[in-house]
Amino acid sequence: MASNRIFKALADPTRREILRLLGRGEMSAGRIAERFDMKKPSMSHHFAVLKEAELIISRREGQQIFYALDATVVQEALTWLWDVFGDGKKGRTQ
Amino acid sequence: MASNRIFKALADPTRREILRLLGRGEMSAGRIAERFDMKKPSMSHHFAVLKEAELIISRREGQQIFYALDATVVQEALTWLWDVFGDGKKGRTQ
DNA sequence: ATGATATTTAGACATCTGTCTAACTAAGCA
DNA sequence: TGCTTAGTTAGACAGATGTCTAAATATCAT
Repeated sequence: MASNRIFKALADPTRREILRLLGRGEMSAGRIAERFDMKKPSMSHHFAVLKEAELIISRREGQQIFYALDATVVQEALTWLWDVFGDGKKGRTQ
Repeated sequence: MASNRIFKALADPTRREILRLLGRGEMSAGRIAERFDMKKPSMSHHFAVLKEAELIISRREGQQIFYALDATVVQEALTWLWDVFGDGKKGRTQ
């Protein structure tokens, strides 16, 4: 049951927001962390969970580590989920 | 942030399986419970979580309580999620 | 009313999860 | 080498979650 990790990963609002940000392109751990009112280690934990679920990938460039969505399908998934279950919104496209 | 309950609800494999079963039509609490290796009160707890998330509705008929998906959108959601993240499967339709 | 069946509610308990601080690794630069 | 910046790892801890047993509620049949 490989998908359980994915659903568990999606269960946290911080992680969903991270994925949403990454939907606009890769971003360094630091840049992502800036957006949240949370210490770096906590953010690191969330990155690890998302990586474990294979929702994101990472690459190091010098001192920075860049994160990006693992596949296009995730982008679609999130867009869709956002539309249907979307935090705040209530629109049902299609 | 109303959608958080939905994602939390979807985070448990037992609850996802319940939703999948209900995708085939309404079913009594007992009939559903039969399918799981779990005590009735535990199942009841899962029903409550799904109901709280507005993913299912219930109606009493005599001694039995029938559960059903709350809306078609859930059926679509689950079918889609099953296809993409599906337990076991790896297919990507569309 | 009594008993049987279907299901939930209450409460206990172990495990999982998200956050923190402190310490560590890795890279760049004086 | 030593200092700084970027990020992770380790470990602690409070609160959430999933399961159980025991007891309660609701309905039906005798």
